[in-house]
Amino acid sequence: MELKQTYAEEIALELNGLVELDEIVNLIEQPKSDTQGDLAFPCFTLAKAAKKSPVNIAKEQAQAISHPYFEKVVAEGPYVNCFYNKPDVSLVVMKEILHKDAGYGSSEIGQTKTVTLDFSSPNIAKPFSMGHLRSTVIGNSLANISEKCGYKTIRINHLGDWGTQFGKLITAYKLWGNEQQVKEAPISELLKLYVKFHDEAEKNAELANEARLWFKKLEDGNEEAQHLWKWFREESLQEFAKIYQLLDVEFDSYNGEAFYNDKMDEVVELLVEKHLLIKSEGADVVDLSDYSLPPLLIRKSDGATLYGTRDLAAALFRKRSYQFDQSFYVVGQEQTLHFKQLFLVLEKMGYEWPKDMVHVPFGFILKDGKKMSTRKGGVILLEQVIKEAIALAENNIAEKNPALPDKEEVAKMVGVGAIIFHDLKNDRQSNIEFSLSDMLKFEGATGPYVQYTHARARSILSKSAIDLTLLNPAGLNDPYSWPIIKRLLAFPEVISKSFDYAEPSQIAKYLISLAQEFNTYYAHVKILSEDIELEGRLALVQSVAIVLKEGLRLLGIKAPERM
RNA sequence: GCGCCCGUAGCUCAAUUGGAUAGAGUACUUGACUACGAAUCAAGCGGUUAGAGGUUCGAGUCCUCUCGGGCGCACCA
Repeated sequence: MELKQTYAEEIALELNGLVELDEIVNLIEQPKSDTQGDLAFPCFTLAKAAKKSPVNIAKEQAQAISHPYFEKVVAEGPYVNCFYNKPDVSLVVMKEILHKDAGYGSSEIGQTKTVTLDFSSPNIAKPFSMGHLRSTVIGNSLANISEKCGYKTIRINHLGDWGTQFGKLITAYKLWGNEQQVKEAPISELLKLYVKFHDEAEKNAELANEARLWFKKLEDGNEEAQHLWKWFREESLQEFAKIYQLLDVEFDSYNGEAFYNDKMDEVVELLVEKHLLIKSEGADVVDLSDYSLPPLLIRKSDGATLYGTRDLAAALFRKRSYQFDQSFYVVGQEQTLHFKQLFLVLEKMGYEWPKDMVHVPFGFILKDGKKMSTRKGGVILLEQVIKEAIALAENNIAEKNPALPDKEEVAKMVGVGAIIFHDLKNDRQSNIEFSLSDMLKFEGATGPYVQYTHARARSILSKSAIDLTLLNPAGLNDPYSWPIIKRLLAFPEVISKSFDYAEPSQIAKYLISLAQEFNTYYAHVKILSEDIELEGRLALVQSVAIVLKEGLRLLGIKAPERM
């Protein structure tokens, strides 16, 4: 329903070309309070052009506008406030949702277009950290949102399976490692070796050299190095698969950094061809001083490549393979400089498409106000946290709904839902202080709160004797249903906004507000009473259930029927 | 030293991207399960938006400075 558009058209008619229609649409806002109506048009900006006071303009406008969907239009100071016709509007919205079902809010903005999303991208031989959780859930949600907007989406897990860290790891393994122990608990054992390497390297500078040497050997195809690398990689991937299964995340491509090993010569050649590669302090770099940025390193003094080189190769490969219209990198904000450099180098290479590449940064997970560091071992294992959340959900079910079938399956949905929602509800960019108790909270503005609201709605619908597929609702006009109708009306706009700003949190916040309005309604209105508005109320409950479930799905969270 | 981000209720965060009286959750106090699920609802308490200037009809939001915190800045990713 394009009520905002309709309102803007009515205003434009009255203004007689004084302001463009698009501009009017942009100016229209939602009043802070429901008592002020459903749409508001501020007249400040018109005052100069019309040579009248905003208050007078508002008065004239309010008198002139009338439309079947608008109950009344009144001037309040410099604002022209519009009140919808509640029965008509509520009926149209509910019918649209019941008809479209999960398709409500979908759009064709991205039709025939493709986006790639680079996200999750954990490092081999390191534990799946809380930071990677952020990238994973944000990226996955953005992918869902993109699809909802009609885009063809490619989910890429750019595994950190190459780089100097393997030199360190091989060195550490050869010095202190034990095959049996690594096989028993690969990630934690490899992490121990990694941490020990950094401890020892502080005392012994020779270790760093040794690590560099081993990485060079690995790049040159040394058999022992290759063998160890493959083994570490294999073990790690198996561990990651468990996490992805718990989070219910899948990828179209697991092409990590190592995948680009045989594609890097081309990058170097292209850079040489375009006279962009210069020697500096023994290394090959692309100078970016004309942008007052440090240079991007392409090859170390020993000839080994760096991640920037691999990122260039990956960008070229993705453009060729997928012909993307937009390419997102969901990577922590500490790499902002790197992506600036990367995109600029691609521009310098003469391509037009770097303008379609977007770094989607996110804030850190802090421990005691500081960033967590793998090297120092101060890392919290995601798998542990997820398992605790599921166990807690199991306890809740045992206490509150012991007769529930599929307890384990539901506990998984709720526990994982709590963790994902906790991560997505705040602005992407803000830092989060790690708090286990916050993540495991199931009350208030949480994932389980939204899931619970959905389950309540489903529960009511299952108790109704009326065939929901044959609902013939009448419009609603009571004060408790109206705020819900308004939230339902806003869903499509919230989705496109969350895509435009690459902000899943927009949807999370929306779901909380919708659930709150519905719970208030639930507490004050007897839904299943036999009267003339019963079918209207059922349609409302059904609409809420549909939108809550679909909204949660966009965040990557399941909505159980019962919990 | 240079660059980027942040500072809002005791705590965690919002605020329609410059709009009307700065709102939620949590904690605390109190009330509601013989109405459809109390993982819920209702009420109360809680603010000089770090500070000082400036821009304009209008600033939590934009600009400058100060204070406080975080993150980057050449052979890690």
